[in-house]
Amino acid sequence: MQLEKNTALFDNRLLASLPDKDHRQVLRCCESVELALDEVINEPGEQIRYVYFPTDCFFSLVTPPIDHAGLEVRLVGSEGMIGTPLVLGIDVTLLRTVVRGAGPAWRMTAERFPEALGQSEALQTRLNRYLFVLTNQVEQMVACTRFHVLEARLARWLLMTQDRAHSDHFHATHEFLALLLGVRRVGVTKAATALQQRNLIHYSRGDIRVLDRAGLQAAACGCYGDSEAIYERFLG
Amino acid sequence: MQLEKNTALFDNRLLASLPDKDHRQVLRCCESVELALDEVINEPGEQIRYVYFPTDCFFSLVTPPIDHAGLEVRLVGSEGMIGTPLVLGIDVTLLRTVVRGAGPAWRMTAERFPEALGQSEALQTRLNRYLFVLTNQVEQMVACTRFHVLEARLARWLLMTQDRAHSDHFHATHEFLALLLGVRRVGVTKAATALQQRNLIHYSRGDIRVLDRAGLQAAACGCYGDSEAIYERFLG
DNA sequence: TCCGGTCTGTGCGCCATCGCACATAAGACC
DNA sequence: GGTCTTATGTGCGATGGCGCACAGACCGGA
Repeated sequence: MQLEKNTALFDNRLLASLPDKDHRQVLRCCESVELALDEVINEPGEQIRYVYFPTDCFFSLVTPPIDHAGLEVRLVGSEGMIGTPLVLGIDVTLLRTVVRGAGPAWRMTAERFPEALGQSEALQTRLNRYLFVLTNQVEQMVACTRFHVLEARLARWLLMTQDRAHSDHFHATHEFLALLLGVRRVGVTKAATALQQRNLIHYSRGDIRVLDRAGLQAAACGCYGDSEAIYERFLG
Repeated sequence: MQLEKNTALFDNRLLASLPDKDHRQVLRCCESVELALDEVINEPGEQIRYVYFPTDCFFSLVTPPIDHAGLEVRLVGSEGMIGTPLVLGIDVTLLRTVVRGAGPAWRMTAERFPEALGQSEALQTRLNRYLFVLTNQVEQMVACTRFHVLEARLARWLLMTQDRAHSDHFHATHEFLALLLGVRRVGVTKAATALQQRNLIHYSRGDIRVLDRAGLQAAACGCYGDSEAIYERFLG
């Protein structure tokens, strides 16, 4: 079965490092689900119904539109989880969560999650650390968004997405990228063209392929790597 | 005594709403300290030695310099606390914390804090909520910094500082504001001049006075108010 | 095979901010 | 009162991104 194969290939990194006993206990509370591209998981202000531990899918978390424009503040794949407020005992989210890469995830109901958290101190500790890392990554993103030019930010986004897609090939139109990065569509076209001309990527009608990862890293701002380093330091 | 008077005038909002028993218990673990302007409380990567609950002082939390420039990501006064990572069981911070307004605060050692947290479920709940609010405010700041022009951001900063200073009069040179807002000093001069010409503020050599709060609010981006609304919704 | 929608590319004037350089002003100290 | 330091104000060309408009390119369905 495709689904079994995937969940075997990629475990969720937050869960994978738990002691066997805790790991099994958590998974017993989960069901395995397959998520479709562009599926909306949460809307700002809505109640959270499920917690997700992605195994081979990934999500975009976007601020509610401010002055008619949103902005992606998190990109969450198998290294993270969806539904972080519940770790703090809060059952609403103020971000829009959308599936950006289709695939399997573990899912637990919001009702069940506090129990699971209470039963495993290891899980509690690990998710606390994850929250800390997240906060710091968002803080860094404030600076990144302020100081770095579009081309570098785009390169960073492509690298982060490649990591989470577990593939050098994924989907995103310029229009959509513009929404995530908070710029004009034309700006993305210009930046993407530049990267393509340098043979770092290839794209066509929303189909993006990373050709030269090392080159992309050189084109990206240092925030790619910094952000990952914070994760490794506290959760690696 | 000056200190007694101040601590009586302004309690810390996170502590104030705790049940009496918990409130007293927490304060028993604290000592009363007086903080001086520009005192550095934490440096990025350093271990956290104390937790602070400001009563009538306030702090700037700034990202470590990225490409030779930092950026203020939090402004914390009597509505908040310093040392949030400890709520998650982490004893380091990745931000630089500086006293921006001198005054009194409650202080607890990092060793003692986990106990205090364990003894009061009300405190735990309240600080969890505070963390949630903080995260959302930072996420909003990503968008604010991206979309809003300097003059509006400056106006917002002045209002937020006025709130935390509990006074329409405080200190900050253009040079310093430039560091916090991540722009050139000259940019601040231009924006500040504009606000002064409209009789919204008066300043001279770092001495800032808010003259027309309502006018400033009109000049500020909607993020001022939005941010406060999130706080009130979850902690009000 | 043609048509319509979606995606990408280009041109143009505008504006906020940048980097740099220099000018003035207001305390501070002697 | 003179001198030094810190704080603020101004000028100028460069640049990254904006808003708008339109052109071409590709794809799928009738």
